Amino acid sequence: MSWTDERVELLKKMWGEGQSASQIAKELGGVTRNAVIGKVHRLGLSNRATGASPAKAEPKEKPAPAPKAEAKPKPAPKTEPARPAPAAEAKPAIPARRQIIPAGQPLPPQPSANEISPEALAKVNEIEKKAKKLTLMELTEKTCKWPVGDPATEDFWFCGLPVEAGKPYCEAHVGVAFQPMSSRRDRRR
DNA sequence: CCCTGATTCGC
DNA sequence: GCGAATCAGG
Repeated sequence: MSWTDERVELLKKMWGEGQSASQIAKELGGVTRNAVIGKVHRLGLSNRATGASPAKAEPKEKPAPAPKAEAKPKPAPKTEPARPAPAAEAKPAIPARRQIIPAGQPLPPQPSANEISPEALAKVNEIEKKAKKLTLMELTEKTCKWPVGDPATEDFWFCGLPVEAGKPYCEAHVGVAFQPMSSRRDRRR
């Protein structure tokens, strides 16, 4: 496979979205993640900072400063082929089915019902915006299986981000899923 | 072990 | 320019 304009464009798009090189490679097909990374570098867009990561300034000697004074006209040919929908679908308010669960009432006890470090929760909310939003069938051993949303509605999906090696959830969700176990020890019954 | 990106270097 | 091999990390 070669780097056609379309493929490069998809590469840029996905890289910009923060997709990993391997994911991009998978999507493109015919290339390895190494190829993707190599291309990314050649394109000079290795830095994914969107303007909020001034922290890292490698003390590496850069013989070629590469000013990057690009001023591409970009006539915008936009030959968008069949691109996978962004996933933001119109959601026809659950037809043929009244809300099984009373509005505003507690959903099935999400594991986060207890006290979890506010940090962890904040982290979750943060990453859930980047979730792949997979369906049950799309889950693999390598995708986070954390459920999000209300199973009774269309607004339900699984995180799908890369799992923490071995575990069933991504880093953020591992944080709220595995608790030191403490609260409920004396459960009289 | 799984994964990530970064770099090198023969092609 | 390309990307496998390798490196360096999480």
